[in-house]
Amino acid sequence: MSKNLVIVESPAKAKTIEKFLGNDYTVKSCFGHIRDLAKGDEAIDVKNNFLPHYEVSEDKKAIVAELKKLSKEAEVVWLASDEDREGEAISWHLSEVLNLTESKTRRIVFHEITKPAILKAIENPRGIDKNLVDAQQARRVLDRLVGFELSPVLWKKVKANLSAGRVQSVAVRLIVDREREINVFNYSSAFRVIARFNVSGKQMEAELAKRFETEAEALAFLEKCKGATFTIKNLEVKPSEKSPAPPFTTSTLQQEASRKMGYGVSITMSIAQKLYENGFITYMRTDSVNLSELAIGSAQKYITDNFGSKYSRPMRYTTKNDSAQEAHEAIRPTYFENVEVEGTPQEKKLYDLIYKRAIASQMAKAQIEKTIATVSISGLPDQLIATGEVLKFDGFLKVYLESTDDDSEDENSKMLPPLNVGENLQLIHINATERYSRPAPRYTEASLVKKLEELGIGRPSTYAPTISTIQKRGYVVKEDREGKDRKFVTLTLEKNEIGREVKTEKFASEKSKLFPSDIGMIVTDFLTKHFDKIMDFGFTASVEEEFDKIARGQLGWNKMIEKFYGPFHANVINTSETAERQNAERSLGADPESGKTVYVKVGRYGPFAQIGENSDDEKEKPRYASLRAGQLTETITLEEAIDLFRLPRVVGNFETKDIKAAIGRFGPYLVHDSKFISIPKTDDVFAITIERAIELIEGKRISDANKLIKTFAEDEELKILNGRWGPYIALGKENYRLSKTQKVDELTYEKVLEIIKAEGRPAAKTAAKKTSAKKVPAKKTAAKKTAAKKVKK
DNA sequence: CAGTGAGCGAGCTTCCGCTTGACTT
Repeated sequence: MSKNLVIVESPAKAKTIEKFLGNDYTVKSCFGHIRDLAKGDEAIDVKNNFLPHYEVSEDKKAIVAELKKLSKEAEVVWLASDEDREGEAISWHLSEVLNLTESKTRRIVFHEITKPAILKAIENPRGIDKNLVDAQQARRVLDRLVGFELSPVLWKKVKANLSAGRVQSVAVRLIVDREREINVFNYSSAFRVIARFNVSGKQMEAELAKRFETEAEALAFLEKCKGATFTIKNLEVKPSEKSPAPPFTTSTLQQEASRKMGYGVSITMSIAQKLYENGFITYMRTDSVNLSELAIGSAQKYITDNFGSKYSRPMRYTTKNDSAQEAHEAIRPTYFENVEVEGTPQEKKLYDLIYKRAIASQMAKAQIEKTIATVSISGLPDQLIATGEVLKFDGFLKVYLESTDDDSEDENSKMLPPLNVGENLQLIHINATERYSRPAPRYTEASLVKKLEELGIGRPSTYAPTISTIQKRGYVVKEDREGKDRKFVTLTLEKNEIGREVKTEKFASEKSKLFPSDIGMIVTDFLTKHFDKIMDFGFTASVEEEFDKIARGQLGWNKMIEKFYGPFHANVINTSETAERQNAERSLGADPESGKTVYVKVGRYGPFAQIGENSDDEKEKPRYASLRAGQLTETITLEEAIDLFRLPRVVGNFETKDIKAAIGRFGPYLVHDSKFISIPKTDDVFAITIERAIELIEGKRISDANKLIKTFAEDEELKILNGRWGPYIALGKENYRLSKTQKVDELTYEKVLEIIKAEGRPAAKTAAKKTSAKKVPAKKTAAKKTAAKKVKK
C-alpha cells in the first residue's frame, strides 16, 4: 500500500494527478461533499447556537468506507479539495469523518491541473482553515433555514409542493419583473430615414441623424428633398481596434452555446461534462478566466506556428466579478494541439467553440478602419451619415467572434465605395420607415444565468439545476410564442415622387424564452410583500460580505446566523398566522349575456375563469373554464375570458352520437364516441363545420386501420405498428425502433425479441434525442468566413 | 394524456453547493 493518500473532489482529476505523482501516491476522489445536513427539520439545533447535525449522504457511504480504509493504511493523507469555501469544508468534513489526526494530515491547494502546480502544492502544505469552513457552515445553515421555513408558508398560503430559497425565488422574480415591464411597455414609433445612392456603379446607404416622430414630419422632410443635391461634405477616417473576449467560464460558455447553437444550459453542461471526462477540456464548472502559464505558453506556440507571430498576444485575464472564488482555471482545451476531438456531433461542436474562444483570447487585437461620411442636402440643414468599416488586420477574428444577446436591427457595417469630399451623389431613393421601440427582451435560460452571475447569486455548479428547479416547480415555462401582426408605414421618395405603403410585420415572437406562470407571479408577489429582505436582489451580496468577515475571523458564524434568524423567524410565524390564502382572484366585469360577474383565479388544477358567485344553491352554480396556455390571470381580458366558455361546443350529430370540439393540453380536438381526434392548425375550433368534423373522424379511422401491420400469436402485447416515421415495434407501452433496411414481412417473433434485446431501451427516447439535435439551428459557429469580410459592432 | 373547480381532514412536499452515475420519471 502506498504511503500517501491524496483526496481530490473529481475522479477525472484524480486520474490525471495520479500520473504526475509517483508510485508513493494513491489518488482518490471523494465526489464532492461527503456529508450534508440531515434531511428533516431537526438538522439545525436553533436553540443550541444553531448546532448543525451532519450525516454522510446515502450515496457516499461506500466511498467514505473506502477512504476510511485507505487513510488508515496511509502515513500521510493529503486533502486536495478545491481552494474555495466549499472545498475547505469538504476537507474539514473528510478530516472529521475519517478521524484524521493533525500530524497525519496535510491540506494542499492548486488552481490548475498541471504537473508543476501539483508538485508546488505538495511542497507547500498547510492546515485546514477553520474560519473558511465556518463561512461555509454559515452559508449552508442560512440556506437551509430560509428554504425550509419559507417553503411551508407557501404550502399553507398558496399550494402544496412549492418551494422558496435564496437563489430560486430571486431568479423567478427577475422573470416576473421582466414580464410586467413588457406588459406595461409603451410602444412608440418614429420614422427612420435612409437614403440609397449610386456612387460610380456601387451603392451606399446613409441615414439621417434624427428620426421623425410623426408621418407628417417625415413627409414634409421628403418633400423638401425633392430635387435636392446630395454632396459629400466631410470624410473622417478613424482607426479602431477590437479585443478578443476572455476564455470561457461556466456562465459565458452557457451564453455562447445558447446564442450560437441554441442549447439550453443543462444540455451544454452535460456535453461539457463528457468532454471533461474524456480529458479534452479543463473543468467546466468555474468562475475564473485565468489560464495556466503552461496553457498560455502552448497557445502562443500554436498560434505562432500556424498563423505567424504577429497573431500572438499572450494575455492574462482577471475576473471582474466580486463573487468569483477562482478555484479552477477558465474552461479551455487541455491541449491546444487538439484542433478537433472525437465524439458526438454535439461534443465536437461545443469543443470547437471552447477551442476557438480560448485560442482567440491569446491572439492579437483586430485592427479596423472606420470611415464616417457626412452627406449634406441642398436647401436643408440636415445631414445624412454613412459609416463603413474596413478590416485592416483580422487578428483573433481569424478564429472567433463573440455574439451578442440583443438582436438589434442589423447594423452590419459595410465597406463604403471610394468617396471624395465635394462629390455629388446620385440619389436612388429615400425611405422613411416607421420603426417601433422595443421593451427589454425576455430572458433565455442563458441570459438569466448571466443576470444571476452579475448579481452574485448562485454558483457555476448550480446555475443549470436552479433553472431546472424553477421550471419543475411550475413558476416558469420555457416556450416559443408566435408573434402578433403590426402595421407600419413606409414613405419612399423615388424619381421625385413620393409613395406611401402600409406594410405588416410580426413582432414580439419569441423562441425558447422564459415566461412566468400564474403561480410564479403569485409566489413572487407573496414573498416580496412579506419577505422583502430575501427577495431583494442585493440580499446574497450582503450575506456574502458577512461570510467573508467570518472567513477572515472577524465574525462568529453563529452570531451572524442569530442576527439574521431572529427577525426572519418572527416574520415567518407572523405571516403564517395572519396572511390570507393567495389565489390571485380578480374580477373582470359583468358577463353581457347573464349579467353575472366574471372572475379569474388560480385553483388546485391551475388558473380558471368563473361566471357567477359561489353559492350553495344548485341552480345558481357558477360555470367554470380553464385558462389556456399562455394566458395569465393578471392580463386576461373580459372578452378573452368569456371566449373560454364557447368551448366545448357541440359541432353536430354523427352516427347517433354528438361531436364536440374543445381545446385540451395538446391543442384543439374533436371528441366523438369517446375517441379523440386532433384538429389541425388550419382549422378553427370555433368555426369547424359538421362536414369537416366528419371528414377528420373518417380520416382518423383510416389511419388507425392502417396502423396495425402485424400481430403475434405468442404475445398479444406485441405488435408491429405504422407510425409517423414508418413501422415500429410496440410492446405494451414501450416502443422500439426498426432499422430502415428491415423488411417487415420477414419479422418473426424470435427476430423481434432479438431487436428489443439489442435495443435495450425504448425507441421513442432515442428518436426524440435525434430530432432535437437536428432541430438546432445551423447557425455559423465558424467566425472564420464571416469575420474576414466584416466586423460586427 | 385531454372533461374537473370539493374541503370529515393521511402524510408528504422544501433549501444551496460539491460531485457523478443510474435511470427511464
